Amino acid sequence: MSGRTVTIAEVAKHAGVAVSTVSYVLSGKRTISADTRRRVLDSVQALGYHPNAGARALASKRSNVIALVLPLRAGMHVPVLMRFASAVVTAARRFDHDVLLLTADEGTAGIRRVAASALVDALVLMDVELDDLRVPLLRELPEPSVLIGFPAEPAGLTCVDLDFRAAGARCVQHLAERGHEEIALLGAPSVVYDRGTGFATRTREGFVEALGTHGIEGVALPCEETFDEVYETVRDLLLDHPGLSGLVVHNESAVGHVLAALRQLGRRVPDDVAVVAICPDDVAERASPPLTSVLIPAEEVGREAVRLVMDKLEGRVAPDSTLLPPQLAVRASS
Amino acid sequence: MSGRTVTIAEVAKHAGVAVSTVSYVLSGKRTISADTRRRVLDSVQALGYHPNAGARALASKRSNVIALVLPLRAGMHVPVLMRFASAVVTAARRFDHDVLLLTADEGTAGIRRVAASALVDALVLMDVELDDLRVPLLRELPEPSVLIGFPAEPAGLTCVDLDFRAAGARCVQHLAERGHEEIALLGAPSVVYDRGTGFATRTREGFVEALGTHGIEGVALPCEETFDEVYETVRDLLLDHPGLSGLVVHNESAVGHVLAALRQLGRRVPDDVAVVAICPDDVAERASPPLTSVLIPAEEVGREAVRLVMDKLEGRVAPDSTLLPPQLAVRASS
DNA sequence: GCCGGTCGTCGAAGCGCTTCGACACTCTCA
DNA sequence: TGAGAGTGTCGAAGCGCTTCGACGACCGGC
Repeated sequence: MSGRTVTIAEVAKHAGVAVSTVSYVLSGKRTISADTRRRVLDSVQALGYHPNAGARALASKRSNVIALVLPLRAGMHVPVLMRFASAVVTAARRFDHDVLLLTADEGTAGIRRVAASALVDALVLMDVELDDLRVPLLRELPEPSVLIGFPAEPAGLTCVDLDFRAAGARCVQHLAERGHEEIALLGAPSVVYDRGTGFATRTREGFVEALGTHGIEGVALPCEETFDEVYETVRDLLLDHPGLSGLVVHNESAVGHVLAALRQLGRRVPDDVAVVAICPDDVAERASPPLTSVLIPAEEVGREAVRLVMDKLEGRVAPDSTLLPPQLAVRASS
Repeated sequence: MSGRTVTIAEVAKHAGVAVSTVSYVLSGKRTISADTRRRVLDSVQALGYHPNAGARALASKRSNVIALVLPLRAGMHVPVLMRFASAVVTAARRFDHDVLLLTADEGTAGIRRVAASALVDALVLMDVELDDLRVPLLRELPEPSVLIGFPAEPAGLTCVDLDFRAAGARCVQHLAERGHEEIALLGAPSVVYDRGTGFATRTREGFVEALGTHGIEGVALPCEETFDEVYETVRDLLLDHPGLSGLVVHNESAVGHVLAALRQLGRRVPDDVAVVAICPDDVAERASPPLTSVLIPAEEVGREAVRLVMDKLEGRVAPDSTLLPPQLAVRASS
């Protein structure tokens, strides 16, 4: 409320105690009598005291800030990223931390900078590629970090993600159970596979493996994101595979186009072609018809990433790899 | 490179100068001889020195961090937000600042906290509503701030946005010039209008005013975002207005559905119905057919917001209101 | 009644940086 | 030639906080 900024010394004076006592009340690192605690807390309230972040960071060697590194590359599905980001911020606040947003255009220099300057205590990286430039840097950094996604060599790192391999397999299983004998996977744009992005590749692997397990036929194709390209892909797919009756779509931007293309090609969903998507719930629910889907648990992944990074900050050990099991929600499209 | 963290004192010793000299070399706030500067810079390089952010903030009363406040509400178009965010981060780095990401779930308390704790020097707020709870808080905060979007009473604030009123009018002008005499605006979902979000309302106002100017007929409707709802809206619109031949769509999520609905209703674009969108360029280009559009200049707005907030930080005066003029790109849909 | 142990509080020493005033020089120009 | 005006550099005083060691006060056990 006051115009000027309030310091801990003023709180101490107001409460009639030493500065260090105020600090201990606030941090809980030493026992303080109930009476003194009350007086200090009242003074904090009355004066509207907020500890100065810089001073606190300097003295305690903890900034209470974590970095969130977003690459923001082409072909990324942005709404999902945003939900991750939002989940990370919310989860970080639960641990009394704030989130510094870093994008890729500074390259690894940005990561090095915020770490070396003690601006952040730890890092959460999103959209990790199989062969990611940032990974070797992380290994040499003293600050703990957590990756959302998996690089090619995850040993010694801490990675979280949806288990995309299981998700791909789960979709096949679902379609097999429904009696489909020939199916296809429409995946990410080919540029994403070329870049070696893990989640796209792993979904495809799970899909292909499960075909064998269930003894059914199937192909896996990349899928671009404009209507015309999607239309062509779907049309050719149906021409080449007249017996095809099930589709797994792992591409959020394309899924609407796939449905539109099927409509235009005179195929009814799910009567002629069943569709299962791997996408956030709201996208699946908003489609017409609503899609059976494996949801991408952005909130859960974000929360988990923060939990892990906090564990590491506190010196607890974190597992190398955390794979969240896929959840299939059956809706009208299958 | 070294394991431990390097301090300014070590740089000073290495270069054979005083600590303050190193500081002045780095900040440029006093003249330093070319020779000394060289030696210091070499030592900085050799030791891999990065100033400690907390210490710097404490001593200089500047954290070199700005807050970016994202509400992340329902009905927001997320990809656009992300592009704003990314532009803000990039622009901030140009001014040697980092960006702290704040979401709304902490409410105004979060803003108050980061400001009072001197975690940030200034604030950039996105997705401002006509009647925004955060606005009164900003007025009493000593830290400078910039809004992306306009509240109902922008006097004394600094606001940046695309000139949506002009954008709405520009679309009408374009369709009028093409000879269309009855057109419609499909806008944001009704919840967005109900919330009083400025950009939706202002586009509609510009649209309606321009109808009069050009002496043509038109209606403005809200537009939901699922295919089925869009389909119904478009179908009813065409039924109620048989002479309608032009459509302005200001809803990124719905624009694909609008095109699909028109296809399904047997209307060709642009021969039967011309479509003009207000959306980011990539969405317009990716549609089928590619859409004539007024682009939403996310990068430019983000950059401008940062420029303004830096002006205010440096004590320069910033204009209350910055409206970026709309740019119409003519493509195949009109 | 004395000793060792908590418990609650205090004072002071930093954390690593910026910035102010001072000081030794070196130029000017009267 | 000496006052005055820069230059370039230094030392030291904080910035607001955390944390360490110290120290009374009070406790129970012998």
